[in-house]
Amino acid sequence: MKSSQVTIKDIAKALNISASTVSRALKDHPDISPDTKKAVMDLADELNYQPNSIAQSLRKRHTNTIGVVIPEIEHFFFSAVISGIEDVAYKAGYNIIITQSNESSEREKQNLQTLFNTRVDGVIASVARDNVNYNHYQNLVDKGIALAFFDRVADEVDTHKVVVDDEFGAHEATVHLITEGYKRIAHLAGPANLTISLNRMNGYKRALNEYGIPIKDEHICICGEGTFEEAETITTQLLNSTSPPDALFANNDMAAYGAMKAIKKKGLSIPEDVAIVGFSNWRFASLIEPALSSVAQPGFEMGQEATRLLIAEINNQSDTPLPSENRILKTNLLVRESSKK
Amino acid sequence: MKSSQVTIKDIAKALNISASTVSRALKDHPDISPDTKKAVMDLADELNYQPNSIAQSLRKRHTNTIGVVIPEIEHFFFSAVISGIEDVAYKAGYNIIITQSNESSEREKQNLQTLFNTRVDGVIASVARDNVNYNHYQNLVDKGIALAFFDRVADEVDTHKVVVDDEFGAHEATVHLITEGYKRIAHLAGPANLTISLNRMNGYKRALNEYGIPIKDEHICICGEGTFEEAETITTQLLNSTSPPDALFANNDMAAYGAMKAIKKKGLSIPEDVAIVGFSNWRFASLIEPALSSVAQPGFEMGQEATRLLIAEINNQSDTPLPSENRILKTNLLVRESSKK
DNA sequence: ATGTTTTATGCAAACGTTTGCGGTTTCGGT
DNA sequence: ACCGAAACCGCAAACGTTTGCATAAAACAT
Repeated sequence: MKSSQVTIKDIAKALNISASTVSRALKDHPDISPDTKKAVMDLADELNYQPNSIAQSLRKRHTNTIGVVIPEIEHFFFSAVISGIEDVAYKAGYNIIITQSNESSEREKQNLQTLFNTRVDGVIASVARDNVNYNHYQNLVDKGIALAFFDRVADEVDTHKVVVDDEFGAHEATVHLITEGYKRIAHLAGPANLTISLNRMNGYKRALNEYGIPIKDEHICICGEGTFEEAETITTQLLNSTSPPDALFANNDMAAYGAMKAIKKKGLSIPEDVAIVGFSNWRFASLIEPALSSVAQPGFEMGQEATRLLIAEINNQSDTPLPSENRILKTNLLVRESSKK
Repeated sequence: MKSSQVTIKDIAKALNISASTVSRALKDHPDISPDTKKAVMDLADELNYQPNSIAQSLRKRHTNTIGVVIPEIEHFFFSAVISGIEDVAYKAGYNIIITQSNESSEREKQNLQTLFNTRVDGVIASVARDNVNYNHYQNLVDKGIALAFFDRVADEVDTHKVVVDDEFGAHEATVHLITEGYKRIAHLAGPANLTISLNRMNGYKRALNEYGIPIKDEHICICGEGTFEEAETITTQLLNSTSPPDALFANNDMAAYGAMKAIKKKGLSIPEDVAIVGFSNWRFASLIEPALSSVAQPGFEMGQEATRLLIAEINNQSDTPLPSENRILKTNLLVRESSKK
């Protein structure tokens, strides 16, 4: 970058006034006379003056920037969240800088570091899968920068959180299967160290309990990787077992998809022989055949809400943080062909 | 943010030396004695000193930040690109700040504006659909900031570009249909003002020409919106016309999906009665039934390559820009069930 | 001893803004 | 004429770094 970018000083010099006057004129400060105001305004956009945000940030001690750290960008749910973040951030005049952890807590740590270095006003995060402690997040709030978690939260750090009511969604999905008449409902669970997996499993269990259906351990299978191949082989085993299920509630849609493949390969039909409900309502859920029932998570809204919370905290002038909000967004069960008898 | 963040001055004061010495010590400058070096290093990480990137940026006149403007984050292809960008940017020590235009050139303009204001070192962009001119991009390079386009490029601005070989991909897809034995191949085209749409159409036409198949105007239908509903109704019309096609090449997978719906509704089977090939290889393409053949675009790689080009330009010290690179990435035809007889 | 180089450090300006405070000038009121 | 208050503007410091230059002390060479 060679080209000289025009500064306040240039305008000042050209008009033979001081930089302070230019600065004030530019922001319509009452101390400045209409004449000089007009003069600098005119010159400013003749020269196409653009304020240097870096200098402003340094001086004003805030950057109007919020940092985002997520496990992986390339994932529909997260990109929906980002979009929601961008939406309210943009309207509030904030920039967002994105980092991804690739599910590594080490990388996450570094990201937090550089975000701090660039002095973001706040960060919005969803934690990596392999975290064992959350000191790096705690450090951040200790240094006085605002923090909001979404979806995958760190329970132990006291800050704003917005999650979806996984337990509720799982419960609703399971109840739906029960009331459709299915009796032997299995669960393809997610990795056990993630709160969301547990919550979904709990919702599943609660529903069974409420309807007096015994919970069978062999009907709860953990799909740790999250690939559909994994779910497919697990489902195949399940179908070949001594107590094959007549319905499946999956921890996510990819697992559900794998299960569907297994079911079809075995020559069974969906939903007549085996029904299935997924979780997250990925883009493809409505497109496959039969269309997959799924519990929709409001990703976009989550991003919005997290950002609103964060910005409120950023705007909080007092030196005690706002009381931590814990927003729980409702899921939305979308019943499609895969689960109605 | 109340908490005082430790600065170089704090360290200087504590050690009774000057800020300049601290600064130099921190970066292992040879002028500084080992003793004082050790002293400041020790104190620095005892106090957990973190350099203020804002101040550094202001002083060094670059931010180590690259701006990204894309039509919409919430789209598999773009999120793949972002991921690629993040990948090489991270390794090169750059932050990325993301903006989305939502396909509005007005918003795009604003985004460019704020990116310039935050003095990003360069921007990577894919243009919005409704652009009529690209002055805002030209202004950017005139101001001396590096620019690289990907996928949807502005031909008239002379800068680095990385695109996929749409013409090639479309040609390959069409040839594939021809060699499978299909004779009456229609094309669901994209909006005419986008170069990529034209290139794909041209590839389609070239293939027909090469095989001596006449090009029929009524077999080229523009799907401007990009929704599958649109493609569905258009395909229905096509199938009911006097010269119904026996194969379709669609400008993108969503259109292809709509076409598939139309075909099925009419009671025809895929690929026996009508074959279909899409473009972009969206996530769902392999999951629907029949699995949709599609021309895969290397999104991640595009992001990587664009970023490499951009960083090279940023590092270019001379005041004449590097010669504009024009990288053309090959597509990859994925033949699935929807198109093999 | 003197002169010369080396080593280690500090001064101060600069990056582009913002802002408290003080200083002129102008003007209306008496 | 004089006073007080507006009205308008500039000085300078500050935000946290970096860096050219000067300088002081120490080491070395004569």
